[in-house]
Amino acid sequence: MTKYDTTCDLGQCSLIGQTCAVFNLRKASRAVTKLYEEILKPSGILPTQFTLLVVTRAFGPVTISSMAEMLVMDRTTLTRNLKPLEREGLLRVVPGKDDKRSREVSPTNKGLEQLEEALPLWQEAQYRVEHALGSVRLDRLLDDLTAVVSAARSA
Amino acid sequence: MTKYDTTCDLGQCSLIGQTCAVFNLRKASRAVTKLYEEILKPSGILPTQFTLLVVTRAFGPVTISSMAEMLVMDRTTLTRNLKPLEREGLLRVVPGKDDKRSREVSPTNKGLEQLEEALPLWQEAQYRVEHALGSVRLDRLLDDLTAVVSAARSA
DNA sequence: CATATTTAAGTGTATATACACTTTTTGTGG
DNA sequence: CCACAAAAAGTGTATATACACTTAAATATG
Repeated sequence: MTKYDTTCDLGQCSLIGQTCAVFNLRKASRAVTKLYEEILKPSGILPTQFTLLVVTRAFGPVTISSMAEMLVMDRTTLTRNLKPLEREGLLRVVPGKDDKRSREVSPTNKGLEQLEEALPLWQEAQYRVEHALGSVRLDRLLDDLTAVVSAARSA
Repeated sequence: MTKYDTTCDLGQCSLIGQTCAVFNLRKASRAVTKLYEEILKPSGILPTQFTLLVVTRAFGPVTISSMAEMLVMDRTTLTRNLKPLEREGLLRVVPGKDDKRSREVSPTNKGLEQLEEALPLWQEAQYRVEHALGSVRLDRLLDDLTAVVSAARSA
């Protein structure tokens, strides 16, 4: 007898779709990402890129590591995700003044302009989700998502 | 005056982290995926691969398109995601009998063995999230995730 | 002060994701 | 039957994700 109930067998596979946390989170992530992508399309930036612009606008200049921590994103993932935005001249990444190991990320003027252009589109996407889901339920979901991040990180 | 309130300006960027649906979903997806990956590691399969094995075990043989619809995953994404499992001999993909355009996916014996090995690990991951989040809140989250998928698809 | 350790970041590799486009097969009207 | 539309799937390309490993700089330690 192990620590956990392992009586689950292959016959219960059809139930996993309703109960599996990681599957349902990833599925919802795909569905909602698709909606935001469609709506943000005229701005030319993808949902993740929008997020990076927002963070640098709010907290920049920020180091790669501190930014990764805020986003709950692996540092090396963030390094890669910054690349398209650097290439398009929307973000600037420069060596840190005090600590020469670090690199600091800031939005460029072009990045801020494009962010300003994207903001009403993001707002519309938010409204659509809020309208379709209900604002009470959306607030509850956002709250539970924050909680599950803490849960997963402490578990 | 547009249809939506576009008074949101760059100064509100610091609030977006708490309210943005797509950011919070993707963030939670990253955090929970990481946990499941760690726990599933001894089984040698990743969370997405576990999901694909479960679906084929429960509903196989299934065509690529029908499977993609169940998973709310782009068909071409699924095609690519099947590759590692085919390569490892855990899934079999064969041309459909009636319709020669289609291809049907089934688990192999090796796939079923590996799934059986992964199931108690998946169960443990579920327990850990349930314990850290609370079973009431987890059930509510799963329910809201299902709802937000419908919301995003209909919005 | 010299060395060892720790820390910030980048690279190689692999999976995950999806759009635009193409190929093959099925069905459908005439 | 034939041409055309619809459907199933694959490919090219690009972003997103993260682990293992490496490099370079800062800090601690003797």
